[in-house]
Amino acid sequence: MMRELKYRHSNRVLVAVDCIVFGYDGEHLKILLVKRAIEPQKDQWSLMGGFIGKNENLQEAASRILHTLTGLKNVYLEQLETYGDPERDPLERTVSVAYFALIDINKYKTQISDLYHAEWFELRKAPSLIFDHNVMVHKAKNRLRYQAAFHPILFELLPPKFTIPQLQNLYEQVYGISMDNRNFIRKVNATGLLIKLDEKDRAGSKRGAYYYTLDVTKYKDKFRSFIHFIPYPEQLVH
Amino acid sequence: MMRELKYRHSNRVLVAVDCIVFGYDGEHLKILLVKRAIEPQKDQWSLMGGFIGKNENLQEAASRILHTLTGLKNVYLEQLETYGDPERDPLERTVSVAYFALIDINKYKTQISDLYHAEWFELRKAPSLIFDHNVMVHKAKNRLRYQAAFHPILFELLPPKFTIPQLQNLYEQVYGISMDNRNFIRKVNATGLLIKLDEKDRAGSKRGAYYYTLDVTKYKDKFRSFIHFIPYPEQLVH
DNA sequence: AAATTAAGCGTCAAACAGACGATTAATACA
DNA sequence: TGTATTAATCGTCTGTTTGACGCTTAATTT
Repeated sequence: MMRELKYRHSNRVLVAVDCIVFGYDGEHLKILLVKRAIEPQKDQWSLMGGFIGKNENLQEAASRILHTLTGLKNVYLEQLETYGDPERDPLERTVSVAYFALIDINKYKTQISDLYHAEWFELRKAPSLIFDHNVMVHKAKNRLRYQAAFHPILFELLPPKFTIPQLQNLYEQVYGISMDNRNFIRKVNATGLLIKLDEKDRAGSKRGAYYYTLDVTKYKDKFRSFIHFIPYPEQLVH
Repeated sequence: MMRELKYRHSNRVLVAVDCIVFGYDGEHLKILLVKRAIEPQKDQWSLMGGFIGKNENLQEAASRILHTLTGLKNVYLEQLETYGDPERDPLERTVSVAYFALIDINKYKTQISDLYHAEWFELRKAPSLIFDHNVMVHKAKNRLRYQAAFHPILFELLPPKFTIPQLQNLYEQVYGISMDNRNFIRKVNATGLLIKLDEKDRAGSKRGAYYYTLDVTKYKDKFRSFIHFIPYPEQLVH
């Protein structure tokens, strides 16, 4: 259906969505990149992206692109920032809405890699990307840190069953620090978000570490926020 | 200059910028709205917005629109979120990048009000707006709270000289709570961000309250972040 | 069975939170 | 003139959380 009237303004542009996809393989924080299939800058590493469809909103476009790339639906997906420098794409002005996604890397369908020339890179060893995609990744990394400091989003990167050492390593990877494991356990237990299973992971150590799952009900309430200046600002409802 | 090649994709759309402008008059948190000048929904209350120009990036477009509306430059301006529902504008598909701004309401040039049919509303008494602008405002309010809990951004809403009671009232307005003034003073002093002046404001009370200014140098370092799970995540550089 | 490795618990001091009592300054008014 | 009033500001108390770190426990290797 065509709508009859239009605005009297000539500057219509392409709108794209680019996805920063994070994964965690138990050792390193990783990012999923693809070899760009079209000109300009064909065969360069880039984020997975695409133009928005006619009847799609932005989130839907991001979900579609993510599904195409990973075979996954219902992924943690968050709008990051929109990039609109007139010269950011040399071929034609394109405004790009960046989304960042957290996926369980084990659920990723590897056969897709070949199809899209996709590859997982350790975040700190990722190659330089086209256009302003490096800026997007940098921003996404910061946002991930920021969010993870207040919300239990890093669980999105873990498989359904995971051990505390795995979790701790993930935090250490994300923030590039090392943490005291004794204090870490104490804090994690204090959140009440984890359910201890009877099963143990014996691969990582001699003693073996218990598996845990997320308490999904409590997860939805999220961490209480750790704010001193304003008590619990996220819980204020007005 | 026309660029020759284009992407083989037909779905070019309008990109707009909408501004959520917050102000504080010493009593209430306010928002600046305009009566929409064009169809559709002419004469309805809305956010101030406009289409992006050909050689403008998004931030520049927002600055331009803000300057047109308020006469101000160099205001606190932050990209909020981008809205792209296909039907959000009934006339024609328009993707809108929302920005939120914090201004010192005293610097606002009132003669502009007439020109754009602009009006300041108490945030909690603001009228319903066109399109998805209500959603934008709601999001902006949340972002303001979130940001203000970790960063000293509320000073952007205050005049150069202000009193502690004014500052406290501002926090109370933003979060819709009442705070203990004795504890508030203690915390504010602990930040080291304020410089006490000799001058007093005698209007507000019998005793009078000292004026303070921001220590701009320290302001730039921002508050330290109050995070328990990860120590000082914002200060981590990698 | 002894050494090794890593998981996980307990303790402590310092920092900081919220609650709230007491003091101080300036004005209003009897 | 002094006394009540109002609001700004300081101080104290108690409970919670933090980071540091010693110690115990479980399971495997030799």
